[in-house]
Amino acid sequence: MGAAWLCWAAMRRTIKPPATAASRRTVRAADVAALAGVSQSAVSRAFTPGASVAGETRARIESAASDLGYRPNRLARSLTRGESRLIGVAMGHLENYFYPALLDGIGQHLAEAGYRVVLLGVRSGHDSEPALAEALDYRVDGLMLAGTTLSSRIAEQCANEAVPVVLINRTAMSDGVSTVTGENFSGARLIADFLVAGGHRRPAFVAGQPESSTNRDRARGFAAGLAAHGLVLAGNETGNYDFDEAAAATRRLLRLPAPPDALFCASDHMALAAIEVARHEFGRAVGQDISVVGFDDAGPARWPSFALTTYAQPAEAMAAAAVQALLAQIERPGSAPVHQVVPGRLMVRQSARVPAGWPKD
Amino acid sequence: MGAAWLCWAAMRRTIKPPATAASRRTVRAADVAALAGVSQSAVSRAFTPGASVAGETRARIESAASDLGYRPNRLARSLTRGESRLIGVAMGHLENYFYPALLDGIGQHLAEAGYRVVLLGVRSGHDSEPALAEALDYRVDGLMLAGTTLSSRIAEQCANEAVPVVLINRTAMSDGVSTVTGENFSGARLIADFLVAGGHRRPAFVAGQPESSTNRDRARGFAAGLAAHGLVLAGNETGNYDFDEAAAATRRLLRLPAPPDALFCASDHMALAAIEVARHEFGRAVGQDISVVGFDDAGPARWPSFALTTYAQPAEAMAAAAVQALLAQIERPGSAPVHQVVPGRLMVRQSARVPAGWPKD
DNA sequence: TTGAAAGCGTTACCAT
DNA sequence: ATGGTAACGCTTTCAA
Repeated sequence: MGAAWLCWAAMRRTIKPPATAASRRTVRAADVAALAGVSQSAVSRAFTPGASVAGETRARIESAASDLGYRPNRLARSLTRGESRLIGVAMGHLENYFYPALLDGIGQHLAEAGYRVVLLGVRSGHDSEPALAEALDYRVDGLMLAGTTLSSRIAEQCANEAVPVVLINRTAMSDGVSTVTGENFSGARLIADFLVAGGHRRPAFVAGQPESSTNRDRARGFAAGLAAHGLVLAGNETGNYDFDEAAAATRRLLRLPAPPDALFCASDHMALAAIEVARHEFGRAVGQDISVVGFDDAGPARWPSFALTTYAQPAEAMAAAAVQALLAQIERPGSAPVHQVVPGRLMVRQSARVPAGWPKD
Repeated sequence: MGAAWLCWAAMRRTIKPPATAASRRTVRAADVAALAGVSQSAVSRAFTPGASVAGETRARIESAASDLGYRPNRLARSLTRGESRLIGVAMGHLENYFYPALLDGIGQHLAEAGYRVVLLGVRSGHDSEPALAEALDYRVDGLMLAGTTLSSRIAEQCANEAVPVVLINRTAMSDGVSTVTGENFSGARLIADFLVAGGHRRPAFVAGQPESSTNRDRARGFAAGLAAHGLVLAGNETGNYDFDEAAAATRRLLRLPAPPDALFCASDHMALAAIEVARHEFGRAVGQDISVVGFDDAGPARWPSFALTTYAQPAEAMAAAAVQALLAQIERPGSAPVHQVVPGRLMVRQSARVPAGWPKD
């Protein structure tokens, strides 16, 4: 019979090219049922963990299934169950190492919980709405946005359709969504303390995207920290979280009549650009002539050539927290969104002068 | 009537908590049809590009749809159409900047063609089979694997179910799959020429995963190039495409009684590790005391602190080629797989001594 | 152009 | 434990 089927399939293929994809013969539960001599429902049960099917029946079904190479169609399953087990993940800034690391963690944790990631590339500059809307069409069970913001239109859609959303590295104006962030304000304030304690008197800020909550909080924390010591910003240029723009911002700062003696960059990615410019275009010895501090503790920050002092945002922990928050809302629909702050710490390396007596760790 | 519906929906929600997700009221095409006073088929047509529906009818439908906030359910559509418009993308090595860049390009091109990416994280070490099998369950229209290999079991599955596969940065033993690679052999051979012309006499190789086709081709190309000049490898250690392992490999090489005067690393990611070790642990002036060459031209290679001489594998072009190959096979089922080699070029920077008279570009 | 109806491959309820 | 059957939300003939 298997042979007959094969023959029939072969005929079909040679006789006429399959027009609609639907006509492409695929093995369904009914086929398995027929071969195993049971009902189609039984097959369904055999593939449903924790079902009610006799051991002997299950064996016959499984054997038939593997003979036929049967795999349950998850699209159909999703349709009836009303859950796709798909999570839409929108990510900007893939060129900033923090984000791939985050994505990796998210994928990992989601996979463990039986969910798959539908990646929504977000071109900075381009509108993310179409991509998110399409994700909704796929009936994703949840949405995760990292380093991007949620338009209120989409937020409304999600609320309507009861699709939970968690924002990573951003906070929302529209409530109802969960958020996971690092210690933006307090981390930046601590960096100010650190720089002032190190004897710096002309600290400047290289900003990320000005409209992002992350940048705003880091800017405020830094300013607050300086103010506590009676200092103000000696410069403030935006790098838009972009390498080249951060390099340009650094150039502007270092060309100032009275250039800064320290640079706090709103992300490691930008801090690396700042180091490159300071070192190779202005001949500064980073850590001596000028101090550079970042935020994230992403990949290259640890490499000896940079030895970047930075406030850590543990990507893995943030991924775990975000997944946990999302799953909680999926499992208990209507539960209140959570706002989680993942603790980090100041990684003291050599890109900034270390204050005498600063606690080693 | 809209108001009445709203009221009814509200009642339903308050009366009893939705038990199964299926009971969660969602607006379907039939609802739109009812409101617009047309058949459900008409609604379907109105949302099918290039359909057959009168202008006035379409207007009524669209208005009803937007009143109700209707969006066609792509899961259901996929089920009937027999195509999911989902592509499974398996990626290893997300910590190597080449891969996020590739992923970005893939997502971009796929989105333009109306496909979405289902990301299959591949933990190196872990088995990728379960993830790929699950992707197949979702009835992905195609599979793309980058920096990972395809087990023959999965390859067989894909062949059976007529799911096209394209491998990026790997070639396959199992035929029937398309491949996209860089100029592994010739690029590596050119690097050998370059190093020999630069006066190096003790070149060593830092290998990637020994079983990968990419590593094998680069190793062979390098060896062939050296042989042409009567040289042999002065060292050969594996870094498994991993930063830390590449650092360890470099240490072993530089501790040799007669250490190499040049290092060719099978990826930029490893080359960066090699530079860090040579520079910061052995005090070598990279580009003078020792030459380091990589392969990829990924992100940090361009940064002045590394100025890595490397053979470029343009991620964007490879992504485009891969998407094109995949779509070709999806659109013309049964068409022969293609094997594309994306041309790159030697990026001459300062991490390796430049031979006198070597053509500038 | 439009509507009725038959799928698409599952799951879940209800009897048996 | 098992089978029959009605959804799930859509697309696509086929007639009208």
